[in-house]
Amino acid sequence: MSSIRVRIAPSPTGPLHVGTARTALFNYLFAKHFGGTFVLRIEDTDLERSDKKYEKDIFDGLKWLGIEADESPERGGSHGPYRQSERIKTYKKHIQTLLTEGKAFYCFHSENELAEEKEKLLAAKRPPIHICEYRSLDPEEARILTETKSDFIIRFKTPSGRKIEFQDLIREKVSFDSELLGDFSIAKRANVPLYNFAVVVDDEEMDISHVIRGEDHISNTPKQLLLIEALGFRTPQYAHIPMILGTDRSKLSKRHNATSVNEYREMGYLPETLFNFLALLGWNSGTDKELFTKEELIKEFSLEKVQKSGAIFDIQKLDWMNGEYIRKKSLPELVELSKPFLNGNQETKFPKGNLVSNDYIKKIIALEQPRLKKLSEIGERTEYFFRAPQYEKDLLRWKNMSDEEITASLDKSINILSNLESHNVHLNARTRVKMNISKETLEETFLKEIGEGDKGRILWPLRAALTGQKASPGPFEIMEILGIKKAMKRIKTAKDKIK
RNA sequence: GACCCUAUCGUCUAGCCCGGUCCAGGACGUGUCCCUUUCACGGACAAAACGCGGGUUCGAAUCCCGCUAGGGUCACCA
Repeated sequence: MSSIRVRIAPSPTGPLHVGTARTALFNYLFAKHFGGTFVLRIEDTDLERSDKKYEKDIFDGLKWLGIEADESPERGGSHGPYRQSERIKTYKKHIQTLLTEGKAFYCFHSENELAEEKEKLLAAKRPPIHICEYRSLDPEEARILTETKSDFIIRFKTPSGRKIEFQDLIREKVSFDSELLGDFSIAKRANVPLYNFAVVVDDEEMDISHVIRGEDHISNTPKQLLLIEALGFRTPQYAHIPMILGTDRSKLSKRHNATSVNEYREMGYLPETLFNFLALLGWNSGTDKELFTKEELIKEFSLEKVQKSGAIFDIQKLDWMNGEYIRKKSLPELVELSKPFLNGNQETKFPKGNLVSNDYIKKIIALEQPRLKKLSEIGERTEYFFRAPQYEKDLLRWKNMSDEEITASLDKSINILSNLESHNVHLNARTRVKMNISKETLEETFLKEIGEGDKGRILWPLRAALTGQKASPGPFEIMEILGIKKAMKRIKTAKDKIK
C-alpha cells in the first residue's frame, strides 16, 4: 500500500483563518488516522501580498491548536523546500516542458484587453472565458515576441470538447466540460507560476496522495487534472469538504464573525475546544458523542462521514463547548491559563500595594470555574475580589423589602460575622495559625441564625453588598476568600448607601 | 449569466447507500420545572425539521424525475 501524504498550502496573505484551520485539521486527522504524513507548505509566490508576519501567524496558530506538521518550512523534510518562493527553478522546468511540447503558449494580451473582453462576454450573457488567439501563433514567432514585449503570460492550451470527470471521496462523481475552462493562465511575466500550475507541480513533487481541501476548489480541479495529464503526473485522490458559513449562510466573513484563530484565542477559547469544535463542523462520528480528545478524533475520523453541505459556525455551541473544557481543566492548569486574562488588566484589577498571592487567585478561579464560558470573562467576573464594588442601592433590595428591613438585614449579618470573628480571633491566638473562617462554618452559622424564614432576606442583601453584582457565587464562598474584615466593611458601606 | 455543488428542528447533525423498527434520534440554543438568596453547575420535561411537486411501491426522510432555494467558481489571487 502506498503511503498517505496530505498537505495544506495556505498563502500568508492574512492571519490564520478558521476555515484554513479546519481544512488543516481534516488533513491532519486523516493522515494521522492512517499513520500518514501531514505536509505544510506555504504558497507565497504572490510576493506583493505575502507577508512573513502572516506566515508566522499560520505556524503559531496551527501549533496552538495542536496541529503539528510532519514536514514544513520550519521543520524541513525530505520533499522540501516548502515555500513556493523557493521552488521557482522547478516550476520553470515544467513550464518549459509544456511550452516545447506545444501544450502551453505565450499570450500577449494586455490586462485591459482581457478585462474588456470579459465585460463584453458578461454583457452578452456568455461565459466569461478567454480562448486566446495566441494559442495558434507560431512558437518561433512567439519566442521572438517575448524578447520585445515584456508584458506577457503563459497559458495552457485547453483541449476542446473534453469531458473531465473525477471521483471525489466525499461527493462521488463530479464532471466538467473542458469547453467552459478557457485557456487558463499558468504563469505570469518571467515564469512566475500561478496557483493552478504551482499546486499541481508541488503535489507531484511532494508525493501528495490525497488532496483534502475546501469546496471552493472544486471548480479548480478540472484545470489541475488537465495539467496533471499534460505533464504526465500521478493523479491524487480528491476530497472536497464543505465550507464554513457565516450566520447569513455566505462564506464566513469578518462582517459576521471573528474569522481568525488568533481572535478566538484572544477571546479565551481553549485550543482543545476549537480543535473539537472545528472537527465537528462538517463531520461527525455517527454516534451521539460530541466531546472528543485529539487522540479519539484521530481514531474516529473518516472521510466517509464528512458532510456534503456547508456548516454555519455557531458561536453559542462553541461557548458551551468551551465551558465544558474549562470545567474539565485541573485547577492549577486553569489558573495558568487564566493569568494572561488577569494580567491584561493589572492596573485596575491589582491596585498598587495590593499584592495578590497565587493562592488567592487560585481560590477565586475555583469559584468561577463552573460558570466560565470564556477565559476572557474572568477579569470582569472577579473584579469585586480586588476592589470595593460599585453599585446602586436598589441592588440591595430583595423582593419588596423596605429600606429599614434592608438595614436590619445587614445589621443581622454584621452581628453574626462579628461574633464569628471574635471567636476566630481567640482560636487563631490559641493555635497561632491565622485562618479565614471556612465557608462551611459560615454557612452553618448563618443558616442557624436565619432559622426557618426566607433566607433571601438575609442572603441577598449580604451578597449584593459583598459583590455589587446581580449574579455571583454565594456569599459564604466569597467571604471565606475575602475574609471577615473586608466583608464587614463592605456591609457597612452598604448600610451607608441606604441612609 | 454559465458551470459546479448542496438541501432533515433556529444551529450542528443521526437516519438515506441496503425503502417498513422514524407520528424522525442526539447536541447547542430556547421555554417550563427541580436544586437554589442570585447567577452558573447538575437534573427533569417541553416546543421545534424530512424545501416543493410529481412518480415507483402495499409502504418513501430513504429510490427516480422535475422545480425551487442556498452556496461556490468563472483573475497576470490563492
